[in-house]
Amino acid sequence: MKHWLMKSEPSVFGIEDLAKAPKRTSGWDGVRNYQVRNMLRDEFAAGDLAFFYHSSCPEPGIVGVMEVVRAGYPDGTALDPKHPAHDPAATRDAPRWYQVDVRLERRFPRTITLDELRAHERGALRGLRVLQRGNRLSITPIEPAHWRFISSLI
DNA sequence: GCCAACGTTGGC
DNA sequence: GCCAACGTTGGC
Repeated sequence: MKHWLMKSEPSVFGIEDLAKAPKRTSGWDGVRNYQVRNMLRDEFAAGDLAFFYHSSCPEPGIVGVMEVVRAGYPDGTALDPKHPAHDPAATRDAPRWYQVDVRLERRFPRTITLDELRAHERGALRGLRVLQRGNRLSITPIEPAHWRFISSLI
């Protein structure tokens, strides 16, 4: 079982939206970065756990835990001409982009802020991708020790 | 709104 | 294959 950190802008899709979704489950779609695409397509498995991270907002940080309930499959938004993430180069036979489905497992009573994570940058959270300069991936793998430590902050 | 740090595109 | 121009991400 792998662990992940998945970023989303709450003004677009936040943890509240996931909490309100049927069965607290939603597709994680719209990813248009090849490195992240490869993770979604090849590495995600049902049963994996992921932190939900709010980005580009007043209080960036981790707000809850999700379980992956469906491994990678073609991202339908790429085929939808009306969708903002539509990709004219994607076809049903050559989908190009992938998504997974996630279910909200736990909503934290507070945000584990980026500042709080950064306070352990040179200690328990050394090497955490989301703290590294220039990291622009919307999904990153999390080492089990980092996962445990971050979980213990709540 | 600014800007650093990327990734992508396309001409050559 | 190189690389300049452009677009995007995301914290501040």
